[in-house]
Amino acid sequence: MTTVRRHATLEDVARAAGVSRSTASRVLAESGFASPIARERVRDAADRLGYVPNAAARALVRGAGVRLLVAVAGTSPTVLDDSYLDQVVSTTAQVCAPYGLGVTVAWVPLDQPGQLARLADDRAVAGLVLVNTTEALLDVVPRRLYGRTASIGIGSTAVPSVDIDNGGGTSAIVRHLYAAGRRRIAMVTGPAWLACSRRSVEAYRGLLREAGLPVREVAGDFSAARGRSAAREVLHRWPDTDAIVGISDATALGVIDQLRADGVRVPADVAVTGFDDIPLASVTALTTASHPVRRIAAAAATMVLEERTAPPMTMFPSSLVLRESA
Amino acid sequence: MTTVRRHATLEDVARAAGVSRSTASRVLAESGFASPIARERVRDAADRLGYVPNAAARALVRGAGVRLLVAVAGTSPTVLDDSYLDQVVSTTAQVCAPYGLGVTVAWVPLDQPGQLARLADDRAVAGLVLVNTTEALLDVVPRRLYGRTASIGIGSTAVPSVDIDNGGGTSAIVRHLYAAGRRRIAMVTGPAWLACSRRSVEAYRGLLREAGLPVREVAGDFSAARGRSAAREVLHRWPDTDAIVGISDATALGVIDQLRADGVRVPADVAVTGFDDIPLASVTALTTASHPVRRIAAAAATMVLEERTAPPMTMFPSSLVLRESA
DNA sequence: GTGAAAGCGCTAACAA
DNA sequence: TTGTTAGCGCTTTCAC
Repeated sequence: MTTVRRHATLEDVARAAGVSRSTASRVLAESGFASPIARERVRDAADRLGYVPNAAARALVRGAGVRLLVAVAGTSPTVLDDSYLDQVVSTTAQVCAPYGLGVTVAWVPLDQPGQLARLADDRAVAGLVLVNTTEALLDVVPRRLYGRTASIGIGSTAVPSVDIDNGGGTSAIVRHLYAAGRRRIAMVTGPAWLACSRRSVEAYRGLLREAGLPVREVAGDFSAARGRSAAREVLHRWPDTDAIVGISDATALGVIDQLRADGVRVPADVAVTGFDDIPLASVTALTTASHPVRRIAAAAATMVLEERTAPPMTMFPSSLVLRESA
Repeated sequence: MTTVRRHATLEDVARAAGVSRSTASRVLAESGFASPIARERVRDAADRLGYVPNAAARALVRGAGVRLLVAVAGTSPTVLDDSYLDQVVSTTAQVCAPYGLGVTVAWVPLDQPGQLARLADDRAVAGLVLVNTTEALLDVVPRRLYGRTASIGIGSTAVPSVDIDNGGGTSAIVRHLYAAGRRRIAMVTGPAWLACSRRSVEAYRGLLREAGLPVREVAGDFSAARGRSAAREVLHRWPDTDAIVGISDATALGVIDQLRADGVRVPADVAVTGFDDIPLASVTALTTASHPVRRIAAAAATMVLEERTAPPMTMFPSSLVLRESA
């Protein structure tokens, strides 16, 4: 008898429960008053009818937005094709699901932080997660999104941040290298505009200077390809190098590969370390520092969803993961 | 003089352009008629006011939905923590961005495909991308979403699919092994409920039978950890094995690692191959077959977004990537 | 505690 | 070609 069952609306639920739409709304949105009896009848009817609130209608009336924007600063759109970012986006999507919110990603050119304003100036954007955050990017977060923005990386008074203790992780690595007798320790760095990279580099420098050892830096970009060429560069410039600190696991893996291809033994001749502890680090026995990307991303997403004032900065520790490469 | 600039609405644009809301709507939504003059004035006004259409309102009136759902079948929610899926979600989010659509991910228990109905029975869901698709899952796709659903894996008459030619890729691998003189070729398989895994296994079996060689299968699960234990199992059951075909790169890497740890030379004693060609496969010199996950995911997402009738099946080729492990 | 009524911003008949 | 008029489904004052 029932024709193609139309999707149940709040009106349907209200009618079935014998109350007004407003009452039904109050019960279902858990706001405002409603008698226990009304409550029960509405809940019942909703269940029976398989009622699912219409997110668009709700967002419209609340002016709330329907998706989170993950904005990623970088020199080119290729920053979006990166496994680190994949994890951030995917985790964010998982965290958002129960809230009925979707996720979008967008690249913000490093030299045009203003682009963020355009992207975020869309009422559909319910919140913002900043990745590879720079000062300039923080300055451009729209007022409307204050309290609904979190940064993975540096933050500001208006934008709470979640980050990892790169400095601590790198220090632990360098100390381990030193304790193992290495004295000619080089580093393949990351882009200087990234605070997380800078922190690692500074930790490396600080410790080496303190120990009276020479600083040997080669600029990198997190990639394995650059790790390869950087390995050659290091040994060319400083042939007596006995350890190479990679800014990331990918870099370190590239370094190791090139080294071995060139007949250099790892770790016998040169110890190599990474950073991140990606799944394959364990397979390849890479000594590294942990980097709980999923937990970090989940924390950032949760911050913008919960909206309760978050601590200005949440730092996840990074710990040494000892394996065979160093 | 101007107070806190309220977000410009269609009404504002219309007023500024001196036309009615409907005309403005027609111009901006690119539907229906409008004189060139009207067009220009509306566009102008919209630009000037920095007008951004309200996605929620639009979705509400069109009954269109505001996000894509990526539904992943699997035995446990841990399927969501997987780099393959990360790529799918992230790519989908990138493809959706220009359409103003967000993305959500959800796990559908393998034994309760009906859960999909509950998830998709939300008007906010504009489209569906199925991952690890099974027959049961296809049966449960709501009618409303026909034409707005795509599957990565198997499809049906109602649901177009995008997939990779696992059979072809695996065949190329096995042929290569054979050509290299290997005659005792074992395989570490994937879960049998996954069509893509079955296709690989069948290709392997078919070729071996054809060549009169013994089939040696050990059940795996795509993971490196299982690759490790499987390597031992293989050599324990069939000590003369001279090649191991992994269902995935992760599996193969696990196999290699265990083999080497046990003093078995790769590829001298045992050749090992993977499947996927993940970034680290090149670093570790793994012989494998290509698997353009991003392109596959982008194709699937585009299918649901464009809505024009897609071909029932799009098969991406997989080609042999020769490196040192086999 | 509850319901009537007024929109949120937009699109889509329908008239003009 | 354009404007008028209804809503889309929901939340939220504001009387009762």
